[in-house]
Amino acid sequence: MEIRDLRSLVAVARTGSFTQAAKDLGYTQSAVSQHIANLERTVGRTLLTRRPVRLTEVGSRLAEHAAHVVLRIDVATTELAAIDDETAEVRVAMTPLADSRHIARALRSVRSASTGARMRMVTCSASVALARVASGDCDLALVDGIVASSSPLVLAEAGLLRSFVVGEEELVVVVPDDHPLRGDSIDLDALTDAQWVIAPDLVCSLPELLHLPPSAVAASATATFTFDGTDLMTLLELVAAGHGLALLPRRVCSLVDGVRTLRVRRPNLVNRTELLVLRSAIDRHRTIITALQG
Amino acid sequence: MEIRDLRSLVAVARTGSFTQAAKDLGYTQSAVSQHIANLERTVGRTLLTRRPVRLTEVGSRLAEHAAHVVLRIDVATTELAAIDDETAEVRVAMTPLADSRHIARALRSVRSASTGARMRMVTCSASVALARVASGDCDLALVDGIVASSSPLVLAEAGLLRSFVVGEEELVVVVPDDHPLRGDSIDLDALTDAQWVIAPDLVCSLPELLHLPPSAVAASATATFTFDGTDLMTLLELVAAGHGLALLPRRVCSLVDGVRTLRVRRPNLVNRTELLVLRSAIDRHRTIITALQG
DNA sequence: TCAGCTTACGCCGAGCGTAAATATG
DNA sequence: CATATTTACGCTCGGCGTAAGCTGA
Repeated sequence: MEIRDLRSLVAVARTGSFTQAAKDLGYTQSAVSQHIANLERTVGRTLLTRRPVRLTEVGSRLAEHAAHVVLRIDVATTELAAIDDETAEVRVAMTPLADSRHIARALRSVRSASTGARMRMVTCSASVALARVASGDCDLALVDGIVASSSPLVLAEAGLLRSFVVGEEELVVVVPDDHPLRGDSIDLDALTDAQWVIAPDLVCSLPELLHLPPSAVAASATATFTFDGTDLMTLLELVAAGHGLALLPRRVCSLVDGVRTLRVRRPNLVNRTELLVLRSAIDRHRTIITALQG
Repeated sequence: MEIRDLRSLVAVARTGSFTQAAKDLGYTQSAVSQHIANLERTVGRTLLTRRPVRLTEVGSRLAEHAAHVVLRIDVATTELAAIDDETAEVRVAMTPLADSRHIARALRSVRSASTGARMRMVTCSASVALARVASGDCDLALVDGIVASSSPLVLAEAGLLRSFVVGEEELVVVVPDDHPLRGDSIDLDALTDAQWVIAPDLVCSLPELLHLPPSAVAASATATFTFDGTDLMTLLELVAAGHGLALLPRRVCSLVDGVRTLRVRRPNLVNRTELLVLRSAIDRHRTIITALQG
């Protein structure tokens, strides 16, 4: 069982495609095919169905182990490479809707402490943010997600990463102005059959949120309007045009006309933003972390 | 960074020798040397001192990551190989002084439940027991160690293994009958300068116990009598002959004449025995586990 | 001096890419 | 029929063992 094979398994599982995985990893698609064949030969069982490409039960188990292994290898490499790295640049990977107000302020205080500090920030998906931090491509990840209050957002991954809660925000359902729903609040369970505008790159969908099985997630994804982008204004315009509803933190909903918001009555359901740091890099970024918590 | 290189690093770190690591892994010594050279080249720093072979600071960091990776790879392999494995044999790896009374009884109840059940038991060091369980060579590990009561014995390794406390036993200092120490109890701190018979394969030594730095451990190892064996009777005879003291659970001390025991006054210090199982194999061995806990 | 780690070197196998074959929807 | 994975094949590169070299106790 080789690391490159496990990397390919993780990539195929994530992308759902041999071809895309190969592109991500810088291989030809043929090579990825051989990697998976290697694993399936050593395990003696099918790890993935083809057409569509999906993990089998056994494949899921191995993929979980593989993800841990790959992450730890990346973290180890990053950690050892950072030992005598004196670059002062702070690089932050964040999900598009993560609450960046606090870190923006914290970075100001770093700038005033050391005048030459350079900074870089990039938005991406939560899993990409995690990978960027693990690989040393970024120092900090600021990710958000919908969770029951006080439950963990990301698996803090066996002591490799440490997470700090940056904030929790109220969730609202965004509806068009002319939507029949009245009142100023709503129970999510009443909306399972509603039409949704799903923006997987921007926020998790309702079926995922309610922990429905993958089949239901896939079904709802075809049944509703899917927006493959991270542009918040476009999403809200789609809602205003009546293509469906959206579930968002209230902070981001006042961008366009033609929509109104309903408070979510589901108790303890919030949009949490967390800061992720490699445990081995906590000292290096203590200034920012303490500024965030202060 | 390749798995075989990391395996070699772990083996060299454990054995303190390239040659021995190569034997353990089934390579030539030259190959292991190349593995370490690979790692040192990719990291760009020295991982091990030579003569004597010891981990550097950087090497320790990488070795810890490597141990996690290797363990998880082994566990994944074992887990997937066990999916359609219907052998009824129960294989237990245990440390020599682990309290086996309860598992012996638990295995009786398994035997009466299914008459054809085969069993195998082997004694080895705790780390070997862990490796045997991870590699699927054994199903259960029964390991003991001296700990403060209610603190964990083995790192339950990031969710890969689950541990069950089998029992905690009182610790005693074994002294020759004619030893000047009087009374029936003693404070361990009064014994740091005493002569000890150290049996690293049987029980951890006092300096290790008191969390002294490695230098102190090494120094004491040369200053006292070292017994490289697991034979309890021989150890007690060495104590009786005045070569030094030993720290043991009371249960095992009545084997020879010429020694007496002093209760350890250090509060909360016990010899704990734990059962380790792969999380993925808990269901398979539920009969034994429930019998142990009942 | 000698045990033990490193280096040189040649052979072999493994993995990659190209390209043709195959399968599925 | 189009798209995506598998298989065939050859080339290259990397890793292994053998054996010679080196070095510190």
